[in-house]
Amino acid sequence: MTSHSDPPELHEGKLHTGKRSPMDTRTHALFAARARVAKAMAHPSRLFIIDELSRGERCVRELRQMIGADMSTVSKHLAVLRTAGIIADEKRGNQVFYSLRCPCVTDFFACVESVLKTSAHDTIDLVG
Amino acid sequence: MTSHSDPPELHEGKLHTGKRSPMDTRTHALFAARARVAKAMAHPSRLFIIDELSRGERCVRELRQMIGADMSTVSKHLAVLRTAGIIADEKRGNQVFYSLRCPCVTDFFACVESVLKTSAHDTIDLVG
DNA sequence: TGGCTTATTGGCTATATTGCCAAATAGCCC
DNA sequence: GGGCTATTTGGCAATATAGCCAATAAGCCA
Repeated sequence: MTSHSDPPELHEGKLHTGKRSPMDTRTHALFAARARVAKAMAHPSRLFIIDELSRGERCVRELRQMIGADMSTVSKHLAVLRTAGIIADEKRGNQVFYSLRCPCVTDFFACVESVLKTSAHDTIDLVG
Repeated sequence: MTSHSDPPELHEGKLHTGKRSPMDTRTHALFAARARVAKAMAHPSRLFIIDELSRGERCVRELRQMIGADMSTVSKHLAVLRTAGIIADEKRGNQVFYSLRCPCVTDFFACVESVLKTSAHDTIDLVG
């Protein structure tokens, strides 16, 4: 896997041919940091893991069985979440148990769900 | 830009050499749908746009000036958000105005922020 | 120790994303 | 129409992501 290089960022304003306030460096950094977290969550398996961990800690084997992918694949998804600071790992004996580091799921899914619902409702309004 | 093909998904369970309940198709679809929305948000410029639109509608030129990237780049970011059902566009005269389709920002940023804060606090606890 | 289970890492290929420039489209105003 | 501004789209190169297999590491137990 590639090293954890920075994600593409907002531009430092080098191009602002326009006249209005380009973002300052601080704002930049804030949104870059937020994007790192959001990006780490933005995958079906990783959202599933987050949701599952919201019900309690799980070991890799359990998650692997639920997701149905290769163990190494699941392990890498967990690494992405861990690196982003979203989950914590604890080795106990043979196994590694993962848990959520913050109770964000509710908030996060509330937002995503509201987008899905809005889209669905609009479609219904449209097609009857 | 590549066509809007489906994102990588959770596996249909083809590999479950393990013994425990793999995800059913419905669960699958739900997390895939959620991931499509999350993925659309997971970019610094797009998070910025969402945040900015939470304060009112904006046209592309305004966003472009704040972000500082090429107009075409901003336009494509807007297309990603629009396709995901997160924003709405309305053409008025010469310009296209974008607005949020759901008030999700609060929820979403609350979650992301809690991850960032938790990480920061842990680091402080660690290094003093 | 050997054999088993659990998990992570390296290496690789396939695919997706990003962001630029250039070209096309559309509305306004003269 | 012509010239202007605003926006989208096509094309392309650079980079990032995903997921598999194989190899490695580490704990348990006989």
